[in-house]
Amino acid sequence: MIKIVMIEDDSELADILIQYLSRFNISVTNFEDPFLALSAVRVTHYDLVILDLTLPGMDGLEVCKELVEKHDIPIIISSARSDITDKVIALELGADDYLPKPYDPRELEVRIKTILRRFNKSLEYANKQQKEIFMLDEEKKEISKNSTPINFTFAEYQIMSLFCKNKASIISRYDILESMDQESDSSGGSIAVLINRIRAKIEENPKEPIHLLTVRGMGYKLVE
Amino acid sequence: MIKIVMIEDDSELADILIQYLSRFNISVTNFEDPFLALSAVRVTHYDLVILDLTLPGMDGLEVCKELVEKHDIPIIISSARSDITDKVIALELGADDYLPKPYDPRELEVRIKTILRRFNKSLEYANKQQKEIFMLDEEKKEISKNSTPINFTFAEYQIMSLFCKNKASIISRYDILESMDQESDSSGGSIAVLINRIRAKIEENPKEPIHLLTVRGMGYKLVE
DNA sequence: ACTAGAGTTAAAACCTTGTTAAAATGAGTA
DNA sequence: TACTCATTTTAACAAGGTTTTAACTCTAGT
Repeated sequence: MIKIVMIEDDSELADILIQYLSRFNISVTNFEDPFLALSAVRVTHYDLVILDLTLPGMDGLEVCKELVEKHDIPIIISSARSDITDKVIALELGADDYLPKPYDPRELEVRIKTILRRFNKSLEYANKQQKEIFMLDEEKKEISKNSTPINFTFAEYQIMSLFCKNKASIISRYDILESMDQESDSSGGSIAVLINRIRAKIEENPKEPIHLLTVRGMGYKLVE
Repeated sequence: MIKIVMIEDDSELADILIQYLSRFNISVTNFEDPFLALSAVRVTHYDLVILDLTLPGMDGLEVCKELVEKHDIPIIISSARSDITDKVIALELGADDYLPKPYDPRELEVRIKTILRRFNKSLEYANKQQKEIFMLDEEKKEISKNSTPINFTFAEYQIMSLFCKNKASIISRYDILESMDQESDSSGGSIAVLINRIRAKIEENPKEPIHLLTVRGMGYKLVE
């Protein structure tokens, strides 16, 4: 079910469109007053706005601006004015489409779907990116948690990068020593100290780690 | 720079559009042959396709279908046919916009930007966050912080410009010496002094730098 | 000769990291 | 459950290294 807000003072036209769109499982709520519409958008989630530019009380472009600034919601402008400058202004302001009246409801319907298709795709993409909690940037020699970089010392960085490259697999203290290729360090105790210090940096509550877990008798593993 | 493929057999129109769009830092490559266009898209990255529906040799809608299926690239249909069923079909097929000919190039330009804005939403958003604090003007040999120029001495300027060109990446003392190409200076200690003096100029609190950070054992990096 | 910029030096401040030892934890067993 | 033993965590420390900073020198331009 697609939920849409419409801001249109011609209630006859509004009714026709609501009727028509309801056939395609699109529910439309119309507001004749743009202020009411804005507060509705603030409170409830809507998928899209259909905005008439010639409104009573408030310039339609102002509404558009407000929506773009405060909300990340697609906007279709529906306007009686069809000259090019209006179009340009509205689209540059952040509207997603501009339909000059009169238009065929079928066109409105298909343009709604087109815009939402694109909108959801980019959301999906944005979400996909955010999956990884720990990210290793070998160029910058930087590891970030939830895309904020964490200050590791060099030894810590070496260990963490090993974990990042082998997420969720168990790495023994010995493997860690190996990977650090420094001849230094003999006892394994010092690894524990490093692990401890890393935990202090990446865990909310270092006493009960949820990311850098110890596997008794085997080593450690990083999970996200 | 926005890179666009155009598929348009009216080469006169194509030229006009290419001309016009180039003014806005949009580079357009036109193909009269849709097959050539498709293989170009396969090989090179383009940001958007402008597709004429009335093509020789292949139905424009077929091209559209192919693009939608094989590539995740925004498509603007440009067509002499302006009846509603064509629009509906094209948009339902996966096109992002439909411009009936003749149209004002300004409308094309602004619709390109509108679609790319939505398409890149996540990217753009990420970029918006980090407005550039430090800006290097190589013409004027001037570096400004938050658009107020800072007085650097020549040596300081050289170092800062290196950092500005490589934001967020680590630069070693050695690299800095290299970049200054002066045979002078042997010990690395003097770099530290310069860094120190730069910090005095750009940091709120030079004792706790937040922009020009030292990466122990590696060098320094500039972050914004 | 004076000044501002740039390099040098050395002490001080600071950070990193391995070491140790004690405390805490976990697993197995009676 | 209570006990023991091995493993792991944690805090504190010391050694070593790196970085900062201030004071000094040198140079070039005015």
